[in-house]
Amino acid sequence: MAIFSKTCEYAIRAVLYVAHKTTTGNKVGIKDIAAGIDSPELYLAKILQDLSRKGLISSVKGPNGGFYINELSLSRPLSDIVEAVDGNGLFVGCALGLKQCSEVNPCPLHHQFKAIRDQIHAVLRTNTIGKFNEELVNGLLSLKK
Amino acid sequence: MAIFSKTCEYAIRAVLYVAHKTTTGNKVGIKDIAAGIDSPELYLAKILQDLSRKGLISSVKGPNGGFYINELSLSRPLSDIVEAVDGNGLFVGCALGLKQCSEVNPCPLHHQFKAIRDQIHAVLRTNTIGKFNEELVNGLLSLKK
DNA sequence: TCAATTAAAGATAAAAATGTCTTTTATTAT
DNA sequence: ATAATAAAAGACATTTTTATCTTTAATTGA
Ligand code: FES
Ligand code: FES
Repeated sequence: MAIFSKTCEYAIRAVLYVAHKTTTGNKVGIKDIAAGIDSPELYLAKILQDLSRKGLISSVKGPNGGFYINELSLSRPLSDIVEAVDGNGLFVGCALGLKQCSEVNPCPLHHQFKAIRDQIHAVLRTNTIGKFNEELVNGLLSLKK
Repeated sequence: MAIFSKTCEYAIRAVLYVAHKTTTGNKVGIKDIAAGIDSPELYLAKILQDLSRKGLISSVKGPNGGFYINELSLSRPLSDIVEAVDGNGLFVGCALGLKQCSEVNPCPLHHQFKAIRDQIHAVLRTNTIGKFNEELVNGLLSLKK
């Protein structure tokens, strides 16, 4: 098990790739994105269609079309992507799968995991989609392999 | 998405339940465990068979048989259960699904998530299976609902 | 207007995770 | 020995996740 679902991993990597490409050049096609983040093209298309419907990224059809991201979305936190794809279970759910995480009926890991959960949430809330563009341009960060 | 797979959630809850029952009374049957942690009985049976094969818990067949746990296993860390069921992906894998988490080819979340990952690992390594028995007896902690 | 391009949408498929059923084996008490 | 009990094992079923294929719709440029 990983922290995020495969779908969510692709989603985050793809959105960061689109952000990076948008700020340097222009729109970017699905084929380019899939190659850029090393993901199955047609599956990724589905994911991006979903994110597009939800307003996280934008797209236009036709020649010179493709995916891009607007200024406003660049400042949205990564948690928005995670919530859109995996829901908020990671942020509010019980570590051991109890129906309801609560102080009054805590599972054995409640106290220690609440802290970790909040930290995960904090990291994802405080990092914006646009935040990594510079380092992606510099090649200091990687989205594939 | 939750932190652990459903299978792993059941596994941890069940092992803690068996530990709790072993230290208070005696061996405990699969039916009792399933009811005690609110999980599908036959699925849980599979999981416990696996943990038994791997030596995390013990069992005996026949009348008055059931599952129990020995002193040694009581002192084992929860991370042993997680590794047995979900593997070590949570402890060593890349948050964004890159094939190899590394300092030289880090994903955008590498630095911040490495810290979190290590914390998760630390929590699971420092909490033993037997650690929660007292609070489980007191009813201060819950393994169901 | 037409052809080329590219994303959207819908249908299917494959794989993995989760859950159930049936038969077998070991153990115990009678 | 035999019957009852309870886990082990193996086969099967369902659901969810991941991935692919095909058709449609929108956009552009010639
Ligand atoms: S009750 Fe389990 S994490 Fe809160
Ligand atoms: S490279 Fe992604 S977490 Fe280390």
